[in-house]
Amino acid sequence: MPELPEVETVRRGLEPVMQGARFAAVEARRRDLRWPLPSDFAARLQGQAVTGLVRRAKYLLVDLSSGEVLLMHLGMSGSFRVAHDCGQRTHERTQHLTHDHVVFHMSNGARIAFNDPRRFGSMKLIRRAELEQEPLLRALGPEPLGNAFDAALLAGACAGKKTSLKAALSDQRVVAGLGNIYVCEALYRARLSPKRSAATIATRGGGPNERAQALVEGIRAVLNDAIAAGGSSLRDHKRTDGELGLFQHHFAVYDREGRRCPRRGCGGTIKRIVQGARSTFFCPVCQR
DNA sequence: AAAAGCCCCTGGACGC
DNA sequence: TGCGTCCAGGGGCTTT
Repeated sequence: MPELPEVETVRRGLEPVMQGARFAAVEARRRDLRWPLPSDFAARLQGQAVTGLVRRAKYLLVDLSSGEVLLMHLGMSGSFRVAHDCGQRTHERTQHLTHDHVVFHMSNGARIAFNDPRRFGSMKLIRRAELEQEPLLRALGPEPLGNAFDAALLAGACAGKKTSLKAALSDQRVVAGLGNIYVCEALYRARLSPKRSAATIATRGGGPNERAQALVEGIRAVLNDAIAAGGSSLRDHKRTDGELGLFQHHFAVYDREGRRCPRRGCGGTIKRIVQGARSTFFCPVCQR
């Protein structure tokens, strides 16, 4: 499921119920997520206050009063659902869903359940002082919505690459947070073919060209639009309140094989190809 | 070092 | 209705 807009939507849903609250109790109903949870996982969270909740790429980082950071990734099918432990209709609101693997009971009465059928998601506790050295975060490229991300940076990261532009944008070391959907949609907005060599958005010296600029604008625009819509809901993604994101209704190319290209005057037909064992959707007429 | 495969896991859609 | 097959929004690890 979740790419940057969905993870950001989850972060915004969790923030009001986590920020400033303490972990009153933690249930690790299954410890075999992507990696096993440590045996003292619940004990290290219990009693800690949340002092911050930020997103980095597709990771969520929960700052704890203990000086540790709870690092979480939703994998392909992870989601959070917020309910309340107290109040009437408690039974109905807090019913257990299949694949609720971890449940946080917060001091403010919020019950936060992490649900993940495929268990590609992960949770990890690390010392805040060691965040810089964390292997999962260390190699991540720039935040696409951050100030540092621009055409020069993207062109520099693509210069000399032997891979396709699709593969380069999917590489979290080049730019952090895009996945299969938003790579396809960003390339569409920039009118660039996913098959194009990544190196062609840089000049010989590694500097940016007009394609890099268009791509940066396409990436930022599609991510901002998707966040504003609450992300995309295909199979799994739901917001923390259980509502669906709406951006899937605005896909130009993703999962639209055979449909007419929505660009005015284009008239092309959306095509599906396979790159790196994953589907790519694009318009072969206006994306070059 | 970079790039390409392999694999983790469950469930939904589809064809027969 | 029941099966088998394929596919899915990610990314770490291993192999080339």
